[in-house]
Amino acid sequence: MTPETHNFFDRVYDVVRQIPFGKVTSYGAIANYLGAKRSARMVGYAMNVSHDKDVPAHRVVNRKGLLTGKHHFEGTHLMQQLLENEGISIIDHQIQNFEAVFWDPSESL
DNA sequence: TGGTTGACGTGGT
DNA sequence: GACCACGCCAACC
Repeated sequence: MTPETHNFFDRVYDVVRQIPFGKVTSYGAIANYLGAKRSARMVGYAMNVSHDKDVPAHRVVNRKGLLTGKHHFEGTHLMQQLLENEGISIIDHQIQNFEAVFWDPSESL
């Protein structure tokens, strides 16, 4: 059923799954790649439903490199631990050297 | 059917 | 440089 063009959400999931190991991206970057950069909030909303999907939502942060969505994860610091497990340094919910680990789908895809 | 929401982003103060 | 206010736009109730 051509899941790529089905829902905006599925498209977001597809992009998030393509995020390389040890890299992160922002909601706006994903939305921008989908041609709906004005709908960055929708990307975050999609993550909220990504529970049933195999989507590494922990690799998606806001433009500031802040783990804003960590509160929605199961554990308190699960999101941070997952990122640290990939070699990303996080201090006070903020990704250190954010530009170095930032992955822009618009430039990589 | 319509109004509120929200894991955001940008711009202005 | 930090804080505040507005805008967007699809999903949810």
